Amino acid sequence: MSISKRQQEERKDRKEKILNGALDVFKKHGIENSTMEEIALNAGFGTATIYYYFHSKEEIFSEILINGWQNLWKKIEPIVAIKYNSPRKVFVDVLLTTSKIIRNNTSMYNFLFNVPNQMNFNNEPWKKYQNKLYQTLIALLKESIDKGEFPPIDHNILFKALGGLFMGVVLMGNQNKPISGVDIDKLIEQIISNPTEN
Amino acid sequence: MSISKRQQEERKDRKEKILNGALDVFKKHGIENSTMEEIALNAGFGTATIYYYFHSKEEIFSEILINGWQNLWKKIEPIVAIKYNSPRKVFVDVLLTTSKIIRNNTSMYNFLFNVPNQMNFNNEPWKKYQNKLYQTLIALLKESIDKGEFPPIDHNILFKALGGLFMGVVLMGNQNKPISGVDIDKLIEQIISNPTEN
DNA sequence: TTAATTTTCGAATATGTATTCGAGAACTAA
DNA sequence: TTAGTTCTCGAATACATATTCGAAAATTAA
Repeated sequence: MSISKRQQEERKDRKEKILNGALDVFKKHGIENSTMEEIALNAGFGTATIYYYFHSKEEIFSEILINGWQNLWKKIEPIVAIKYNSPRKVFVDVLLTTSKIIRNNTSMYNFLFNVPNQMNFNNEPWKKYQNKLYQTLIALLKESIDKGEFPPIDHNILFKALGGLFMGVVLMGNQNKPISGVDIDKLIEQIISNPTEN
Repeated sequence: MSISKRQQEERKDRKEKILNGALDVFKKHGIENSTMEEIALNAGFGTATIYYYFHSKEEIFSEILINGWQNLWKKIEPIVAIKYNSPRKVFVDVLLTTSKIIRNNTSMYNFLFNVPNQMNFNNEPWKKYQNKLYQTLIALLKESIDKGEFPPIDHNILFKALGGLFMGVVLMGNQNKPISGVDIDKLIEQIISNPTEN
């Protein structure tokens, strides 16, 4: 006799609970300083129970990353798919949408964007989605620049700059008060929507 | 009889050698995954010898951070001290100078700007210098905005944006080819030197 | 040359923590 | 009620690595 549907779902819920708890713990202590014990306690389980649901600590963080990137890409893809807009508009749309998504779950995406650099997990299936997003943005930028919709700067440089800007605006919460969504939209639009002519 | 001057210097040289080696190791493995053994080997010493020169692993990384921030601030301070320029010009000068300094030792400053978020060392004397730099920049921005030299955006937001932009341009080396210094200067000047009017 | 001092290091120690074990509790379906 | 299955967990294990120890090599100054 196989497992019932309800049981399946409960199991999934428990996995999710662990995942969410793990993210909390990570936020508090950083990855390496997060112990399985705290992750377990945080989710309301004993330490060993975690291993009933996940093979390892690495798997936990890996799943968080996969979910995050997959999610993000799922929401971005449709915007890119619309072909009748100018690449510049699509590009801006993607950024604005992304900023909204990110703002809905800042700490998750902060994790998403920063963790990879810190950790060296061997197998990283989430990179597939990350690459899709990055490649899309770069391609759009290149096209826009070719069409003269953006100042004629090397598209890789511009991508880095905008990426940095974006991170800074949306994620760098280490100074003073958090910044409001309206402000962000305004700022992004101001800076990327008005190409400086030269 | 106290230690000779030459001995003093040799000791200092050895400390420096260890510090540099440690930075290398960190770059390769990330902080937490760097072992004292590798740090020692990298500097050409046995593991235990490191403890003759430093109390702990923490002290090693702490000294790297202090040196870096102190150094940066030492070069920025004179620019800020010049009072007869407009705050906007000073601000831009500071950024341009900083970018040059950073480019001279990218990996060191990459470490400087990113590590603090990853680690939780208890006592952090380097923050003094970091704060000086940040406070200065924010104050300059505020002044500039008040004078209408920058678009009227909340100075904290603008600071974050520029900070992010800056990081992105100078440090985010994870994509494709590295970017040239000339390009960076051009880009920075383009984006921050031409306030968008609205 | 020699005694004191500084420097070096391999091996032991201590500790933290990821993962596994073994047993048992809770649930399921009959 | 019961046998099977799923779920839970405290305690043991394994291992990595920061730090200390104790001895000895190298250097210094007389």
